[in-house]
Amino acid sequence: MEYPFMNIEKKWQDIWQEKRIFNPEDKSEKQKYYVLSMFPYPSGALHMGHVSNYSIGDAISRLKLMQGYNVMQPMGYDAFGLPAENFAIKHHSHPRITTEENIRIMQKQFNSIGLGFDWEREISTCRPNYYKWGQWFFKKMYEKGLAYKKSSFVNWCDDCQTVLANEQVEDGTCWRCDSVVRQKELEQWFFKITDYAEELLDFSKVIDWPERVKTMQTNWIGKSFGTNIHFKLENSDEILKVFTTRPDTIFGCTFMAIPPEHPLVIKWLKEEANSEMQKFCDKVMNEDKISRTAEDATKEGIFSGRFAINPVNGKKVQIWITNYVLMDYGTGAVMAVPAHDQRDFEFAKKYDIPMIIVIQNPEKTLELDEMEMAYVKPGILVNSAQFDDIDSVASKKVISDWMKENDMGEQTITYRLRDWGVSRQRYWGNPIPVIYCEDCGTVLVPDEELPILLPENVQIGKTTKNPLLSVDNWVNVLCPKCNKPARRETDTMDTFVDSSWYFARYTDAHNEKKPFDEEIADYWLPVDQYIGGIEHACMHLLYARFFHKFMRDIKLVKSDEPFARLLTQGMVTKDGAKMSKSKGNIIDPQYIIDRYGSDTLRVFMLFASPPEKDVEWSDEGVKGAFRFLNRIWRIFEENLYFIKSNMNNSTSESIASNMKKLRFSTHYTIKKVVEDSDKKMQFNTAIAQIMEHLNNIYAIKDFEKLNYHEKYIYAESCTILPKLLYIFAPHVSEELWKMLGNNELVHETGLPKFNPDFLKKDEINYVVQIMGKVRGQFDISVNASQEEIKKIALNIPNVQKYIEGKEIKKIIVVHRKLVSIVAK
RNA sequence: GCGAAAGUGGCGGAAUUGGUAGACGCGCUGGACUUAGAAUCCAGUGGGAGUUAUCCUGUAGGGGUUCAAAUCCCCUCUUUCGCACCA
Repeated sequence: MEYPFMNIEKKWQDIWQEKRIFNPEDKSEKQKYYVLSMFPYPSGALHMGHVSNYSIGDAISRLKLMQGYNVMQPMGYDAFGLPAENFAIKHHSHPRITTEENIRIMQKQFNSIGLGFDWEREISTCRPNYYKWGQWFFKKMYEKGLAYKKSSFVNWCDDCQTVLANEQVEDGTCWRCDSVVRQKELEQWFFKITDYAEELLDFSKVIDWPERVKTMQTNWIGKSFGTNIHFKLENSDEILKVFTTRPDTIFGCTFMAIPPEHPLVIKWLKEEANSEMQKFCDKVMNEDKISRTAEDATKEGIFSGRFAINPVNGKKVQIWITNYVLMDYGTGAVMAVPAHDQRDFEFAKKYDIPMIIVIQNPEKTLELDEMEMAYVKPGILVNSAQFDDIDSVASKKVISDWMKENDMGEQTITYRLRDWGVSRQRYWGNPIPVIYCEDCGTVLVPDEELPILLPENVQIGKTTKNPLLSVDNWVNVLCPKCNKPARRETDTMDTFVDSSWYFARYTDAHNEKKPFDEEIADYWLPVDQYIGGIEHACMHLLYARFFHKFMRDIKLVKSDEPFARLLTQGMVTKDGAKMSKSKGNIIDPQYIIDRYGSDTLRVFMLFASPPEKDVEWSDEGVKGAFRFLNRIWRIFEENLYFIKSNMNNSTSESIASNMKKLRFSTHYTIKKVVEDSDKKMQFNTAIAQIMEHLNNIYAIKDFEKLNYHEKYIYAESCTILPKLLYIFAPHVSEELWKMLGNNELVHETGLPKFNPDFLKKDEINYVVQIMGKVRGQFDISVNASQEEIKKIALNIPNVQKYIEGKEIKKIIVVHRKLVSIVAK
């Protein structure tokens, strides 16, 4: 007989809801614990990845609930964005309608899993009461000079008809649709995340984040120390600034390399018609990003006919327009030192540009005509005037200091991180609260007019242009300042803006006066445990940190970081590949829940592997989890009366050794499960320990014959099960707890405590090693002296066999573990 | 190419202040129950030798440190992830 999970799960879900155990008060004497799993896009169906993610969050929050914390675990929907718009186009509907419909469907699924979410705090980013505050934040950004508009080359996806942030371009293709991203010049809104670059590199305020994520963000921000060197243009007062991390190679500079996008190039082309140069520039700029930045892309260039003057020695160097220099890094210009930079080397070889060796290899003297690649390692300076013979590493500072003194340049820091482009040319997003007036320029929409509602009557999918442009009565407004006809901004915000502050909105989800109340937010924030996929390392997690620091600076929050602890969970795979529709390897969680119940699915997910690793789906594994819950159920079903009547009759009778072992197992299991779940979040080993304990219980057969004390020990070994299992399988645990006659809910009585006395052993098992190989073992009283232990070890017949005729050089006794004999 | 992490039975995974490798689960084998199956229970299960006792071998491969190495050090290989003309 299978245990009746169907009745049990629904019943307890209703009771939890009725007793409001997941609806914490905002002000409480209890210490708070805020558990958050990344909210889903409302696709209309929960998939295994969600279940795996939320099982982890729920296990943590149930544990914290038992430990007496005031636990908040909210949930909502990341509802704006392109997929919703495309979904609506496909179904000939409106994204608002399809999204709300999808949310209703997902809500039902959420309910059937019995996750401890506080639904009273639910948010959906596409609802006006939420996106109003996104617009408000945009205004604040603008007022603080952190939101600005500029024309720039942006990543453009033709398929999605919109701009992509750098983070959303993967290998030159769109992260959503995989089509090739090209560069397009557009007027765009940006958030000045670079103002916070330095602080974002500082992880000292987070409590526990995976090193991997910190490294990824650090690399993404890409701080590098270098020098800006000023090259004068020949016959001109203009200065070409270059950024270099190798000022030690300045005397080896033989040409300058700049990209076609460089302002100087644009100016030159305006000044004089040069068809060859124009042709080259057009060609490079029209190339898509993937081929332009491909690993094997050939370096190309054209001589501009102009020269720059090397400030350190007055030498004339040619200025080349090239395809391998990036406009948006450093100063967008490179001093090329072909002898000591591989890229410049290849370019110089191809166009026959001279090279000068300025760093000598101390191990093997470099000869120009023998060089097959650039020498990029440190060495001794040569051909560098007064700096000759200095070590190249040390010379960096010497040379840049000297240049600063002589106004040739200055030390500087450059970041790879760019400002965050937030404009999207799509309908289903948060409108940017800006109005353009011919007289007043860029005007912010007044607070009392927020939220700017998205118009309903949009013909999405019918136009290749920004859909909002087609809604005349929405676009055309009166200027808030001068009341003359003006036009709305028709771009909407990147959905990552919506998800950059949602964790704070949950603390006060229904506030109509402000994004959230500062005091309430201060009680809950930061999030104690955040759980989500690693794929957000350089996007969502970086943006959210930036936003949080911004919110701190405008006095909305007090903490420095949004997420104190971060757990990046693995994905659910089947046959080694991520579950996806296109691969056809999807298992519907609802099907599993209907067949085995939510508790089984959770136990399977948490047991299959540690949370940060991928979970390989296994039908047999699910059955195994189900079997485990059934085994627990059966113990209670068959022996309920015995357990109940022996729960409280502890006596002082002496007990048999197998019962001592069972008592040890009981208390060790409490210790191990709590430790593994709480600090390490290794639920797989915690569950394994419960399984092992269950095996130990099953090993006791004729318990009717036990004495009272032993019966009590048996009963105790069973009664801890529902309490520990509650972390992973809460429904069945509540039911068993109730069967034992308890009227309180499981978490209300707290975690069981182990008695350290019962973990002490009378005897210790020692292993005997001879030259590192195990040759015997013995049990001995914990009180035995070193001498006794050695003596017994040496007397084991099998040990005798190996030491016979040999000289014992040393005997090492490892406390409570082993005896190691060195014999030759 | 650079950087990071990892590599343990047929499978998922345990064990790293160095101290009995393979916990727990899946699968498999044998047995009990059953007319039979399912379910359940019991026993076994890294490879090899042996009737047992026990022995040899074994944590990607090679070398080293140590009484003792999955764990520490060096080299090589493989996989995964991130970055990738960033000056």
